[in-house]
Amino acid sequence: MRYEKGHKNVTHDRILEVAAHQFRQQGIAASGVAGIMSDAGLTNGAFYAHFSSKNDMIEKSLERATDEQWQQFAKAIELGRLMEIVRAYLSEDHRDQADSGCPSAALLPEISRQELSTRHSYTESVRRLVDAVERQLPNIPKGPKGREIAIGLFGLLVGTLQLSRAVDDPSFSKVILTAGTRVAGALIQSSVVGRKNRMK
Amino acid sequence: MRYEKGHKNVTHDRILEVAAHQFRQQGIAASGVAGIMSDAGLTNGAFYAHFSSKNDMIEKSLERATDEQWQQFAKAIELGRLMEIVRAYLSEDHRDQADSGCPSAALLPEISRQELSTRHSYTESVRRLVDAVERQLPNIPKGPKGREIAIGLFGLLVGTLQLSRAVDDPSFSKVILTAGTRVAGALIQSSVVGRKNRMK
DNA sequence: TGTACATCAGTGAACGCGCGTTCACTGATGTAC
DNA sequence: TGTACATCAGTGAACGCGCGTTCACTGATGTAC
Repeated sequence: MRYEKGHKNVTHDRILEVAAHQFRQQGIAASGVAGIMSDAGLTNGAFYAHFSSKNDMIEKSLERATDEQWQQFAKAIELGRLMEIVRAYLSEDHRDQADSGCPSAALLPEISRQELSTRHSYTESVRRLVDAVERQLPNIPKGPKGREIAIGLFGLLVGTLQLSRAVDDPSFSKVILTAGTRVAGALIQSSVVGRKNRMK
Repeated sequence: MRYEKGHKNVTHDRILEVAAHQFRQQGIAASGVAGIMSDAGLTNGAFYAHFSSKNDMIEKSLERATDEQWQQFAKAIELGRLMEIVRAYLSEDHRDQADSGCPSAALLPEISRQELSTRHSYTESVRRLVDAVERQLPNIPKGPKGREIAIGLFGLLVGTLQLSRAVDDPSFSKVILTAGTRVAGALIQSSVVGRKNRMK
């Protein structure tokens, strides 16, 4: 063969990665097949040797980007260091680097408009994350359960990051990041305090 | 003149309203000028008698939709009935009717990719809402300030509603809405309790 | 009162362009004999 | 060892189509004289 063994897989992965970056930067609908292929150093014709359609690639690219994002969190979650994640997530760096950041923050409304199979794999991915966080957040008596706090935390992080990216005033944007961090902190704290109390 | 006085303004408003619906349903990038005009009962050519460009219309349409959304909240906010807003916002109805719902939930990531003037008018609109909510949420000692809770509440509602729309499992979607509502409730409660304590 | 002209919201065809997708082809390598 | 053929990742032109935008035109009404 012309190319070394595994070459096609390498190319395949490169296309997926370029796509994931373009999607988060410009949106899914605004990203074209030809532009992605050209950024991957290929011509448009080669696309259909790798994917059956644009939708096929959207699904695979989103799946990979989401799992990569969760894996970045995995260690800190296991150690129960949720505030480390919150601080990194609501940082100015993450706000300013949407193309390599959280796919949910950059694309959630567009994900709701994708085909069912894409939404399905995204759903399972979210479930895994929520389950992992939940294990670190036991119930508080009379307050929301750990699972509810895990979901709320997810929504809070995604929503405030999106908002910090949308506003055009840098100082207001910082205020939003700080507010999100402080509220997330209070949320986590309440659950941890709840656990300590129950352990007495 | 052929048309009664004020006719053009009526048409102008109808185009803006159709656009706002299409944007929230399909996304801004995926909505075309011709499709919007046809839904408004007009042909594409008439568009440029009303707007200087697609971007011009995006800005005006988003501005109007956002203000309309806030006005829906205005009364409940003034009365301090924030939980009413939370429950309506995180309802199955709102989740299933994105095209007439909150523009932020349907479009936030796409708003960050718009021109500066569009982002600017959105920013001012958010500021007005946060200010109004803040007045209902005084500081809690040692907790996040009222303004921080107002911002966090906004992020929490937007993020959890988006998430409930993206997942493909109806029962998980419901769990997400309930979780968002409960966490929002705890957040508001903490602030109100804080106020009561300080009043003693 | 009747006629000629001005106004202007809206029509619909056309512009160049990029979209997603298809397909005949290239050319370097591996395999068969 | 040399030659004919198979393989297959990638090329690049072409397909029909819809995009945002432009523009000559329509036709019902208002105004001037």
